[in-house]
Amino acid sequence: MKKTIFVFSSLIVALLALFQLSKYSYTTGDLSIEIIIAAIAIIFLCLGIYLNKKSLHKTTPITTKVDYEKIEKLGISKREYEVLVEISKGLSNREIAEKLFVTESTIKTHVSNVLVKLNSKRRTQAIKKAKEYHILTS
Amino acid sequence: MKKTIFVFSSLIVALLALFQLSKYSYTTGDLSIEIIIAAIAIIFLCLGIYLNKKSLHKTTPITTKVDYEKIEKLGISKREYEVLVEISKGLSNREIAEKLFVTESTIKTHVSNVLVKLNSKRRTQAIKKAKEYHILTS
DNA sequence: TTGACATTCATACTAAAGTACTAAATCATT
DNA sequence: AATGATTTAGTACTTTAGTATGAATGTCAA
Repeated sequence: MKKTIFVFSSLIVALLALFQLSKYSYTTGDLSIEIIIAAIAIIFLCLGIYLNKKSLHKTTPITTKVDYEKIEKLGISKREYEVLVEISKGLSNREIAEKLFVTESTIKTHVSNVLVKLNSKRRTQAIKKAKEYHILTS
Repeated sequence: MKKTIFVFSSLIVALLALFQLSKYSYTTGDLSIEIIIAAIAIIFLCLGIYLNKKSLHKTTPITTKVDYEKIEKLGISKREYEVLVEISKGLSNREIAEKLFVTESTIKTHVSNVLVKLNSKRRTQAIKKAKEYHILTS
């Protein structure tokens, strides 16, 4: 909000400056009106893009970020989270084991722990809940 | 892409028209330069907002809609899709069976068919692929 | 250094998921 | 009325997932 006010203020100043410049050039003929108009057009085009980007980011976050605090709150460890990520990619326990260079048995342990911590009965349910908690990017 | 070209073209025309108008007013003094500049500023502000909204919608659709054509393309039937939706909600075969008032055996058949059609080995992989295909809302 | 966790792995088991068929009833379409 | 696709359901089987339990190792802070 502070930034928006700042941007607006500085643009009003810039606009006034251009008005003065246009008046000055009107009398002296140093700068052509076309150039001034073009400059104003470009400035306001950029302003429109900037303002729109701001508002869109606020209403609908485009890049859904991972809520790491929530992961901690749920007591999910670093390794358990790694496993959860691989689960959401559709990998089997064996495939995850190969990817993380551990045995399938270890993965099973991690998966069981994750299921308890996400209060889920199945890995599919865990995926769904993890996305609801913003632990996984959908 | 066609729309973008059209919008750009029409705006270049509008810009040229304004240029001519500014020249006209310069000689006759009917319209003040300030008003013309203000008009240009407003037009390009709106243009910036419009273009940005367009581009953002294209790169990252805010309301992810279901691509029903893709479902057809993949040969997934109505019932199979229903099962797929329930899978993504984290339900087990038995739970899906109860929800859809059929036997678990039937659900297994549907699941198997969906897995083949989505070229997946597991239901978790099917969920991932379905979301990539915009068949399921993430 | 002792305790609390995290990570690893194992065994043994149960439950669920998935495959590969077969087959019958339904339903829309030509 | 015949055809093809859908939906349903079954059996028998293999594979994967998940539980329960115990135990070894490593880490890190109190």
